[in-house]
Amino acid sequence: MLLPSPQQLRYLVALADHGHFGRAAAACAVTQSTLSAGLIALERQLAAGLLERGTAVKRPVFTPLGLELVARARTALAALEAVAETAAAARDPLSGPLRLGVIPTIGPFLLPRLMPALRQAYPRLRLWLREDLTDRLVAGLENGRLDLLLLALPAAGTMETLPLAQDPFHVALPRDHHLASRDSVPISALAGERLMLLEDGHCLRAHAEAACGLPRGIASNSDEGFAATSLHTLVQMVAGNLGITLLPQLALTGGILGDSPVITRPLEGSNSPGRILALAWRPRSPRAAEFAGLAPAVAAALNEGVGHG
Amino acid sequence: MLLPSPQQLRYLVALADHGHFGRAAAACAVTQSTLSAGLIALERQLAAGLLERGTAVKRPVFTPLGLELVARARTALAALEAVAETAAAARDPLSGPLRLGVIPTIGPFLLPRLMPALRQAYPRLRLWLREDLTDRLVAGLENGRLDLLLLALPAAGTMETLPLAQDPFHVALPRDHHLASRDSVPISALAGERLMLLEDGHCLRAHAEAACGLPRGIASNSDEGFAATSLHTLVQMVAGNLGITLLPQLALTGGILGDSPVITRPLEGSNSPGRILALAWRPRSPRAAEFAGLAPAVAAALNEGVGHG
DNA sequence: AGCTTTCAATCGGTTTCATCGATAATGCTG
DNA sequence: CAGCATTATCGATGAAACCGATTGAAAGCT
Repeated sequence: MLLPSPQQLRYLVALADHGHFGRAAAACAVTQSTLSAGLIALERQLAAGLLERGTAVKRPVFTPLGLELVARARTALAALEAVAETAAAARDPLSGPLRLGVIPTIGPFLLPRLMPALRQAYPRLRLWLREDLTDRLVAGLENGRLDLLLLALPAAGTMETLPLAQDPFHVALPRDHHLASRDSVPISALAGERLMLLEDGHCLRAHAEAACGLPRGIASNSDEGFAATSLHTLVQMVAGNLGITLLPQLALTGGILGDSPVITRPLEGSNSPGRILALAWRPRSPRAAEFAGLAPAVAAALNEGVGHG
Repeated sequence: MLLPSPQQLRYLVALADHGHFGRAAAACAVTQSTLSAGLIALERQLAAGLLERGTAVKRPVFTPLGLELVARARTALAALEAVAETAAAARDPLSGPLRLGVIPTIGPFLLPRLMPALRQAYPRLRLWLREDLTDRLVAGLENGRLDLLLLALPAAGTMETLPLAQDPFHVALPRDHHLASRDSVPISALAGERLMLLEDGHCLRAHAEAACGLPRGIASNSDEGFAATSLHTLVQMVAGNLGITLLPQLALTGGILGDSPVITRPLEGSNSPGRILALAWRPRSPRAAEFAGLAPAVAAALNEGVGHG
């Protein structure tokens, strides 16, 4: 069987992406004539109509088969890139661009420690950061816009995960709260309290609810008109005597409290209530070994203040 | 990023397959010098050592990275072939080579009816047959040696399945057996009988055991030294008064009884004990639509004697 | 309607590179 | 050391990928 050339497939997906011969050609760094001829050659070689000819309208129109082939061309090109990328990763591990996604309840507290360490350990690594909710990060990972995630387990998605550390929960209280007299706070003691958590979508909220055995949505937030969008906001709300909250230890060692009139006590319960911090990447990623090699550095930054996983 | 050419990848996998430059080159229909130069160019382009040079011993030795790249090259080539194959299937459906796997409890009874019908309906289809146990067929499907399976559900494996028909079980009895007086035989009536089934590995055995609610291995066979390897043998054993057995209706309409002194009665039970005949192919196979188009012809051949699914 | 603009296809010329055949280099064997 | 098997290298050749310019065709504007 005569295989289509990767070049031709690039032309095809570029045209699908840009919907315009000239711009697609520019994206492929060839002239329009070359791209046009290449696509015609591809159609002839496959003996299949890929785009509607003749009715030269606003933008190129793909036939159903053409769309199907665009999708298959994408995966074929990705597979070819995986070959080259595997070789590149083996030749020069932990260098080049790395697009890292981090969730908002990790990033602000870990990155200030992690980034300098990584810059020193892997000076050739060019780290692009994106902070977003778990769902969006996972989506970005799956469609190739991100290479690596730093998030909290459990999380849904088809990815390989590498647990790094346990991140236990602490109860944050106003300084004169009656629970402040205890060394640690059992989960059962939260029952009568007004527990405030981050708004829906933050995995920390789900993890906290799971850790405390709460049914979803019991913790007051939206009903009361509170919309805590960051842990810093939550701390301010605790300081304002609006209620109590749970904070991951990472946030505490990250200095979230500052000089707020808020104190914390470990949350006490069976199997140490908390979340698990982890790295995640696409299954069979060419750079999987590389990412796993990154783990010790991240774990070291984590463990400057968080208990071992 | 500069992608490796499919040609280079072909050279690589051919060398891995043949372990010999000359033979690999012949398999690629090029001269040895071309293949050698191509591999050197690939190594240079990827800036990676793929084979152990210098210690020119018996057969080429791949570096660990080389082996990894061979595997990735295989999937990349398969993805490229999928592009071409999709186009080919759209251009000319149900033509060309089709490697079909069939299980032994379907093949002999269905193929005599199915093959002539397919030859007539799709004269350009070149059908290669392989008869084997479900496990091996599924393995063959998954690694690409087979394109399409005709088997009985439930079956394990990662594949897309298309149920075609229900194939109810019948009880086969010696002519003077005391159960012969009934119009149909309830599952409970099998309790006191010596039930003989195919040897282990045949899915029909598992399906029969499941349909009858038998724990695995209760039906006598190996313990008694019987090793029934085909339904025809089983019928002979029933005729010889060694016990009774279960036969799928497909076998009956396929004429398995001939003029044996054996009679059959429908097996009666909740949700009609039997198996489901189905087609199966690789998920995202380029020819999936084609295979589904084949289903009516197969179902027609099945339904010449088997109840609708 | 007539003009301009935009866009894709076509054409001729240039260059690159995959391939071939032949030959050299290497290592093993008798 | 001669002979054999196997892989790397070299120079020549031909196909095809690419470019720049041009043509053809449809849409928009006045």
